[in-house]
Amino acid sequence: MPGKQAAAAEETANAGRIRRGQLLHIVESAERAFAEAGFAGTTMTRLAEAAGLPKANLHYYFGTKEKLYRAVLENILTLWLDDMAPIVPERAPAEALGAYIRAKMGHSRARPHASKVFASEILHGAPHLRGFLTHELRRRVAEKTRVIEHWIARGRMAKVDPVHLFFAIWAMTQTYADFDVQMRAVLGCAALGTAEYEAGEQTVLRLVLHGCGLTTEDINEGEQGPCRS
Amino acid sequence: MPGKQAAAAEETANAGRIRRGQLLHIVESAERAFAEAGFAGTTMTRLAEAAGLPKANLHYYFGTKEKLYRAVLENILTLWLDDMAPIVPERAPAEALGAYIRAKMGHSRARPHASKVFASEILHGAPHLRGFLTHELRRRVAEKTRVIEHWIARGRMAKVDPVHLFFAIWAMTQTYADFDVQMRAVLGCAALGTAEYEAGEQTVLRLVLHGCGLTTEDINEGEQGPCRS
DNA sequence: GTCTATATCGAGATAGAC
DNA sequence: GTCTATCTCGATATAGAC
Repeated sequence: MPGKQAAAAEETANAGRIRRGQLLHIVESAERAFAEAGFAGTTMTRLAEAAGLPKANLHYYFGTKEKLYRAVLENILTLWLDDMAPIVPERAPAEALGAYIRAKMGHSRARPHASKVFASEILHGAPHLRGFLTHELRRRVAEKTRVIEHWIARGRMAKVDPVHLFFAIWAMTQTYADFDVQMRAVLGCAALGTAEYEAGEQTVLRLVLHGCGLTTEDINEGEQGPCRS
Repeated sequence: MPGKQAAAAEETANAGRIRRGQLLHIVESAERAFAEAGFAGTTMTRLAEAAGLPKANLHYYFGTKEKLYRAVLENILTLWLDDMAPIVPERAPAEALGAYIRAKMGHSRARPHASKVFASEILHGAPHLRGFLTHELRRRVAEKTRVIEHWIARGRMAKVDPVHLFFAIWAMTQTYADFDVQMRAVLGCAALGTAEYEAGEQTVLRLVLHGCGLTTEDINEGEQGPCRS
């Protein structure tokens, strides 16, 4: 009975699609909830409210609160590594670092909750991220460090410790997501808008590029896209 | 009976002294415990263990877990504001900013737990610090912003947004306490030692000073202490 | 002032009807 | 697959002996 089989297959596919949709919906709403209160401070009741579902459904899909939290973290990690893609030896240092900083600032603005969940995890000893930090991240940093050293050796930028340069860039860009409450209090504004992000991006670009012996004009050197200084 | 009165007074003084000692001891051990797991993630049992006392004693002294946490926070806040003291119009910009950065880096190294408790509080919306952020901190930043603007107006440093400059300095220096786990994983070392802090301080100094149109040599301009570049 | 024993509540997790 | 009702445990907080 091919008709019945097809219907069954379609049903299975639909079920799978619905299931994946539910999983993604739960993970996304959980990201926001965990960002507000951290792992320990977020209750299953709160997570269920955030997803608009009964608690039992979350347990049905993820088993435990910890497994749901890990799913949220994994959903975030690729962002961090992918942002480093522009840093390749062929590109000009100012252009590559500028693109990296803009990508990081963009993520702070677009995915502030993701940044906060990550920050909270690291802050409290990263018990769920040991492997990621000591393997994937470490490898990626080592790889990009070689690119920076290559630029320095060729005299294309000043001699700066590449690893600490990354620490500085991470800190300055992620702080726009993680510490937004502090910024809003100091600036006296209800929310960080385009103006604040623009000013922040300019400041970070300035410190990093000048610190590396480059100028903000170097940014568009060899770039074909529209000028955006 | 002056003798008895004196003894009673001494006893009271001793009791007061012991009490203050106990309070301080509990607050200091609680700082470490809260830094490890955040407010929600730290149990009274854990706090009691950290202080080496029964749970009931903590409740006797502080009433509730939240009041103990607030005591820890208040113990920390003055640090943040006091570090800004070097920023006065009379000093040379490079020297003042350099002193500020070294003070902040010094605190990250000497009081990493304090930094983490503060970071965790801000990260989760600063429910216990609203007043501090919107009053004390905001006022202090406004005051120091005027100093920076004064330097810029006199052509003593480049035109940089003062508030975002502070955000950048806070982020870059505090990350050495808050994200030490990530740094240790990337660097492959068991603990951040003098070498790492030196390299970090040099990097932060470099980015900030060059970003402000100053050079690292400007730092000792007009300074009478020993050269420490 | 100090500590043991305990009350009370809310958390994560699950059983079982639908 | 979904949800209500419930179990169990560990949390904060306190009562009351010493």
